[in-house]
Amino acid sequence: MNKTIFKEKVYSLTRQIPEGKVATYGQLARLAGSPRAARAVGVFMKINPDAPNTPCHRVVASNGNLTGYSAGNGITTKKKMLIDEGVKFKGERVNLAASQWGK
DNA sequence: AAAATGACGGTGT
DNA sequence: TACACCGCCATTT
Repeated sequence: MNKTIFKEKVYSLTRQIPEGKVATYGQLARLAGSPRAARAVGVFMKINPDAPNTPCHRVVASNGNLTGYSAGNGITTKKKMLIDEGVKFKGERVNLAASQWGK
């Protein structure tokens, strides 16, 4: 129940991330109501029941490092996809200073 | 009900 | 900057 809204909230927020922008797990967790539930958020992304509707690839770690993603070539594909959307990268990491959502 | 799992975050070295 | 350790939360088995 109460926990369920958190989950839905996370998915909802993920869907609201605009192209060219990325959000961190901790950020989504914070917006969902639990600033420390970044870990749980990661689990939700892994489950990702709404994959085609939930751009989980726009969610990165707080330090901008690309984690997870088990599609295509993994992080490589994810990175490429983000770059294609306009997200700025710094080597293997996202330039959060310029592409973090809501910032 | 308890234990294990995981696509994290922060701090220290 | 890179690596290691601990702490956090929600879900599933």
